[in-house]
Amino acid sequence: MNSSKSNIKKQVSEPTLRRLPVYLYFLEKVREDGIINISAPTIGKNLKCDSTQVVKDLAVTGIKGKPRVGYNTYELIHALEDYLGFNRTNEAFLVGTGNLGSALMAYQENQSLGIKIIAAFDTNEKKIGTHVGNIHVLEYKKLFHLAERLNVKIGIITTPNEVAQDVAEDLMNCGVKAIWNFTATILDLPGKIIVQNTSLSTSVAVMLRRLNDSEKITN
Amino acid sequence: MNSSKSNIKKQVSEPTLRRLPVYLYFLEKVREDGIINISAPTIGKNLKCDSTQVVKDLAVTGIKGKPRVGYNTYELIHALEDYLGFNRTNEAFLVGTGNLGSALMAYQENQSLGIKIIAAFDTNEKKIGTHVGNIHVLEYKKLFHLAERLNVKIGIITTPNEVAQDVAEDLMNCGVKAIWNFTATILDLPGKIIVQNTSLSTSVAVMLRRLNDSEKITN
DNA sequence: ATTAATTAAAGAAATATTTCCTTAATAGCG
DNA sequence: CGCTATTAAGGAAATATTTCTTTAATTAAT
Ligand SMILES: NC(=O)c1ccc[n+]([C@@H]2O[C@H](COP(=O)([O-])OP(=O)(O)OC[C@H]3O[C@@H](n4cnc5c(N)ncnc54)[C@H](O)[C@@H]3O)[C@@H](O)[C@H]2O)c1
Ligand SMILES: NC(=O)c1ccc[n+]([C@@H]2O[C@H](COP(=O)([O-])OP(=O)(O)OC[C@H]3O[C@@H](n4cnc5c(N)ncnc54)[C@H](O)[C@@H]3O)[C@@H](O)[C@H]2O)c1
Repeated sequence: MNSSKSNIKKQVSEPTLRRLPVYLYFLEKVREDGIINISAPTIGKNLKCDSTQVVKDLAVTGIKGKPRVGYNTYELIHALEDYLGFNRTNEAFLVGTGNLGSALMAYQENQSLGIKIIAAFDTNEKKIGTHVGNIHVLEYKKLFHLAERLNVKIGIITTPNEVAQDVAEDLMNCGVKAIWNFTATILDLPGKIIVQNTSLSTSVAVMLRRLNDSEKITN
Repeated sequence: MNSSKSNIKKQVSEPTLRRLPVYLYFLEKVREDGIINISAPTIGKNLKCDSTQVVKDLAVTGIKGKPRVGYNTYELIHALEDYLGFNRTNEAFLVGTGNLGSALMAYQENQSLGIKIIAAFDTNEKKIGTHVGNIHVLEYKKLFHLAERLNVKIGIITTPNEVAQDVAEDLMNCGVKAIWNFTATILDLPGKIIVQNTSLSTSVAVMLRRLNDSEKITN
């Protein structure tokens, strides 16, 4: 409507994007129970959200539901996985194999996170040469050699906060386009690099504040 | 304006709440550099956000900035910590001492997460009796005994998805008011219980989708 | 002291997101 | 076979959030 150039699809909003994996996980459970079709109101009741919200959110996948029947579970799961990129092999490098880094490495051995960590890097000699499952911990310097050959687009940073900016720049120079940043450091990178900050402090902040609010209401 | 009852302060919005720890971390770095006063535009420039946004967000703490000077760093940090509850000892139980649970336990040994895990619980006999730092892993059954004595308000769930609902209900029955849920399970609990879902899938979803979007623009 | 520049605060406007409402489709039922 | 209840879709309204504007305060410079 406003811009003349075509194929500029409006970017899907973050709140919607954040809800999509929740639908996906719910639908997977539902499919296991052998349910073929499910309606938006049913999804909404289970996930405690508005049914119109559900309809609008799911519409981004392009899947159409049938009135009086709902959505085809199988079809919807596939469309969501496809839309979110969970069914592709999104290869990633992980830097910093400490507590959190190891947990992430161990995790993806069992369950799919939507991302496949193909190598991990650390500067600590005690870590280098070890492995978690099939993922080997390599010398940090090797990042540059490997990046040339493998065309890895995603970097995960689980180093101490102090070195995060340097690591991020290195990753970027190795061709990484998206960085999943678990440190508290605010990364200063060109806008074209996608930075996903996952700071646990934000979750704690919201939770503690709500807890505090609720205690005030009670008295 | 609409409700007659007083002292019903409007709940601070989630986006704002999520930004507050980011300011806090930034200000701590700034304080280390010996900076006494800092203005909203300066904060905005560093954190790449609008300065009015900064002013509005920080206003929730009640701290006033001085024109031409900005905010007092020290005062602001304290106010933020106080508002978010980070300076109180928010004692918590952790249930499920696997990869992620252990990482969280190890983490808070070094850095403050705003929460103090005082005990961890597991059903796996191999885990029971072990400890991470000062935090002991106890038999899950002991949760009920301990909860009576200690007046713990926060529970952290890092168990497999399948048992999360049961664990959540147990925690609730032990007097826990807020649950930090790392599993993909959508917990079905009374509204008075505060549930903070921290699913890594949501972060991955947003990141992968944005990456996909950016690749489309490039071609 | 006076002026100019910077800044927070408060309110207005714009934008984004959610909720509501209407419409059309359709499966199940009588 | 037609009716009814349910439902998705699309648009409108309401709400929430962010950005823009104006104002007043205050400090630093002259
Ligand atoms: N562990 C958690 O539960 C947790 C929770 C929230 C946030 N975090 C954040 O995640 C980050 C990591 O936390 P952690 O507990 O895993 O820390 P950690 O100290 O256990 O691990 C950091 C790892 O990074 C490595 N490293 C240091 N400098 C490096 C460099 N220049 N290049 C490559 N590797 C390097 C270290 O050798 C170490 O193995 C921190 O920013 C922390 O704030 C962790
Ligand atoms: N590890 C990660 O990086 C990661 C990332 C994202 C999400 N998660 C989620 O976090 C949860 C835990 O993941 P994980 O990798 O740590 O799993 P894990 O299997 O390593 O750990 C689970 C722990 O829970 C214990 N447990 C099982 N049943 C229990 C019960 N009824 N009561 C108490 N304890 C019980 C197990 O003995 C085990 O120690 C999962 O829901 C997972 O989806 C983990």
